[in-house]
Amino acid sequence: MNQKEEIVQLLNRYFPEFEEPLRQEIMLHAHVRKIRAGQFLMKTGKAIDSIPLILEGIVKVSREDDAGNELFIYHLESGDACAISLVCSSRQNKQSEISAEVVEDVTILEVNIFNMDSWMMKYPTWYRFVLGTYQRRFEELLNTLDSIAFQKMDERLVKYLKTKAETLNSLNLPLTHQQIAQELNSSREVISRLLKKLEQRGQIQLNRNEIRIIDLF
Amino acid sequence: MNQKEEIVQLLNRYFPEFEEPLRQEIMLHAHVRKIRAGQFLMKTGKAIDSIPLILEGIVKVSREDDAGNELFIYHLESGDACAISLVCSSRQNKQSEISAEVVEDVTILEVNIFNMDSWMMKYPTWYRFVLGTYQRRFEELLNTLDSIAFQKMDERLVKYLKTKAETLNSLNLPLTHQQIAQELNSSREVISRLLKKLEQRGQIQLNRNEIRIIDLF
DNA sequence: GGCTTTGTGTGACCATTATCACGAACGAGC
DNA sequence: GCTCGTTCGTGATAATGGTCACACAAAGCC
Repeated sequence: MNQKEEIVQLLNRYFPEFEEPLRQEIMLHAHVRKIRAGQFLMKTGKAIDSIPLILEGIVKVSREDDAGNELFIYHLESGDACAISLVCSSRQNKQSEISAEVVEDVTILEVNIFNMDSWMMKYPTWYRFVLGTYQRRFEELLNTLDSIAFQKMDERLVKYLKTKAETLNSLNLPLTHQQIAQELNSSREVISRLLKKLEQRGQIQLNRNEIRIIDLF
Repeated sequence: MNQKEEIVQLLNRYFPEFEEPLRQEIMLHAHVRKIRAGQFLMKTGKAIDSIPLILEGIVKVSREDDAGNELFIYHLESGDACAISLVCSSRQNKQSEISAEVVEDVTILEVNIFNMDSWMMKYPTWYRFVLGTYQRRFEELLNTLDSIAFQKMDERLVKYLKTKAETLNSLNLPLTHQQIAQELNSSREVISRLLKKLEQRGQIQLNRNEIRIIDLF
């Protein structure tokens, strides 16, 4: 079958550590879903009964508060799972929400929560994958915390640009100042001025809707 | 045996959800350790080969950067496990460290990492406990992130005082302004001024080395 | 081409927080 | 009692970042 074939190939490529019986189960029980850039992986307020594994594409995970403020946390890419969906599924969120926006068209595998639990007991590679996911996300979250707590906006901006460049795998970032300001929970003018400084130092080059990284490393 | 008896009692009280065979294993393989207030649970840079379960006492978990800045994240209490030690064990930390300082004398159970993994497969209550720990800590971390990202210092201070009051289970907080400033990564003067405002509004009462909460809720 | 929308540059000003300086109040120990 | 170290109060000043106002440029649309 066409779709099964595709899953096999993608599993091979992005989850090579999974043992054969686990792959069989995944093929049997997981659903493939494709989501276009701009859409959201998780609808806020909706109960979460499945965990998405990212096969292809990029997802931007942010925190949003009730006043419309946003804060970029990290990206999800091929081979990642959305750990946060597990966390959020447990309770109704009080004030803040997690948003998971697709920035490059994604193909995901949806694994039912019920399966997820039973596989933990049966498949060591799945066990290691899930715990590893928690650990990596925890670290990234701590990293984000560090940035906000200890760094000034100029440092945060540079770090942000580096992260974007790495994830998008390109030195040309298709971003507006407004977008950046939003993801760093700052204001457009502040970001514009800081970017200007970076340009004057020859570290980046500014064009409309684009930032070209020259020497940030 | 004396110590075994004590473990049984404490397990009953603080981990009532554990099934009997699991308790037996814990008694066989875990070590009890008592640590006095002021000491640190984790020595920075030391490899972590066991996970601490808190039986009694309170531990303060903070993030510290290389410049000596600190940021309070959350408390660990009876029935909690130190999820972060798992995270930190995996890699050598780059720039920031987690510190876990004992604020009220603790009794902990040290569970070897090897045991931890094998129990996950055998005991559903242990499995749920570990995953639940990750989830709760994740939520708390997100909560902390929110505070720094979206709140101003006065709001953060109020939230901090509430948290301390709840954890210490007392309306008398034995804190100096300097301590608070450090845990919120601010400066003593700022905290003093904000506290003064709260006092003028009748919400707290200030004494040397003590803050008495009157009406913060 | 002209009009509109969107993105960017920039000066002025304000709010919050950090830093410096210094003195007063308190408590422990003698 | 006195002394000394710690804690707290407070004014002055600076730095960072947020807000407002407005000009202008680039891209899209009719």
